[in-house]
Amino acid sequence: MPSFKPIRPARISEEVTEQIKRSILLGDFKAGDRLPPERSLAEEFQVSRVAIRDALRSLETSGFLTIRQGATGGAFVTELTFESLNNAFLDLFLSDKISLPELQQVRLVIEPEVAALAAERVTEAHAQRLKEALAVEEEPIRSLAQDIEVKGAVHYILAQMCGNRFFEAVVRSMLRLTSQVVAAVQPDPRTMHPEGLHVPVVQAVLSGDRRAAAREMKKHAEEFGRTLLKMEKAFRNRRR
Amino acid sequence: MPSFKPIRPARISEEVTEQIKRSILLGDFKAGDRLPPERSLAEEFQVSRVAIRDALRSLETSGFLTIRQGATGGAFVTELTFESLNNAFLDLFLSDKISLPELQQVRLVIEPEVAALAAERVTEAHAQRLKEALAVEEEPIRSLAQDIEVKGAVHYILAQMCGNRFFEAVVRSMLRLTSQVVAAVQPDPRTMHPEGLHVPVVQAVLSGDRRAAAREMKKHAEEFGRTLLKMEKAFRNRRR
DNA sequence: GCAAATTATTTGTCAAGCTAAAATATAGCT
DNA sequence: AGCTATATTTTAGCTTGACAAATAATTTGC
Repeated sequence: MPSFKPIRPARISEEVTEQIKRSILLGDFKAGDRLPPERSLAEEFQVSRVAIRDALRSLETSGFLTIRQGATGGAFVTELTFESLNNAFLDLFLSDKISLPELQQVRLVIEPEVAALAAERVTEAHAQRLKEALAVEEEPIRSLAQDIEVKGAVHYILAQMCGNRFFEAVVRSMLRLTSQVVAAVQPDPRTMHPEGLHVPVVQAVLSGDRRAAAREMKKHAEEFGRTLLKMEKAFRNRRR
Repeated sequence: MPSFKPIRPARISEEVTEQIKRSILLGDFKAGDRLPPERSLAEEFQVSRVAIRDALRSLETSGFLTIRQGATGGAFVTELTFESLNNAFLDLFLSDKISLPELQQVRLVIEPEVAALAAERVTEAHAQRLKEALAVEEEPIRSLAQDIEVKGAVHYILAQMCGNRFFEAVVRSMLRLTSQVVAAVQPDPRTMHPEGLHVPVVQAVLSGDRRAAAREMKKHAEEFGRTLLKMEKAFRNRRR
């Protein structure tokens, strides 16, 4: 019985890509390590530099490598981050493959759970950060961009607290998308800034009551969702 | 006041990438359209073919293009799919950036909601597919690979039914990850095959009762989660 | 009319060299 | 000695020009 291998990697560069990728996943190269220079790799793989470059470029766009020019440059293995997930997300949204209502549906399920988990794992340091974030929200608004950032902070901190990196990634992606929509639509700051927006949520989380935290976050998410959905049409029509 | 543009795209190829990407997102090229051949692009952008190729390769790995060789070949714009999300996911898992317990936590939140949504949107055609899937589950097991596929079917159908493409994508990603774990660990088929595994879930969904659907799915997910977590250690130690 | 051979078009790959970036070593000056 | 400018080294980025390979359309031969 033969092995029936090839089929897909008709391209040499893909074969190279997969070998390097496997090598990284198996731990032959760890985060921070530098791959041999292109020319050495070309020699080792017995292919041209172009094929190597294609492979490295591909691995760079999927987040496994960062490539730097210069004397101490080269292809460095990077700790894989959720950035690629994030980007995939943003692209899908920009191509209308995910809609704001769908996103809102997701948020409504995930954010309360995140708040609940955060309530279970709150520490003194976390509490401090949350209180600071609330304090900053009370300061006068300087610019829309800054306002967006400030408003996201609580969600961001809770996501970090929840201890689930997937949830954290999703929340971050959604924050980024939301920012983009808000920044594009440029709404009246006051509709975006009810006083004490996040106070009940934070209080519930700090009390350590997971049910209360989930309840308050759900309320908040529903409210903000209504605001956001109003912006959708404006956003879709904009198209710079 | 100057515009302060460049900063990031130090590379020509990235500049090309971004221009083409923007062009696609703005709808200048629609799914199915073919970009001009590399040589024409090179002329138009006034750069070499290699720079163009680097850009096209990058866009291919992020899922915007598929490139085919030959007379009617070229770089074709593709409808962006959730495949890239899927891949990002798998990579994160393989690099230990997401753990099985975390995944299980996510599943426990998402799958019940998916079932609930499915219950609200069930149609005759859906009902038919679900019943077929249940029937297939009752047939004798032929191979592990096939068993995995059969067991995933119900989840897959529900995900399609739920009408939220993000949820669908997440469920699909998790199915794929689960398959990989199960396939690697090669557990005893009988532990994987309690009779009528999905019957209560499907019944609840078909009854149109969203609360019942969510409840049954949660029960099922918790049960399967226990099985899966038992496999985790075996999976992490395997490392082919 | 059909099959085989040819041609055209396009990406894939190669080779060799030059440019640009970035760190390091060296030289020259005060 | 200490600083600054210059040169060197190492690396990826880019260019050019050529050929290979895949694929479809066209022509040729029968």
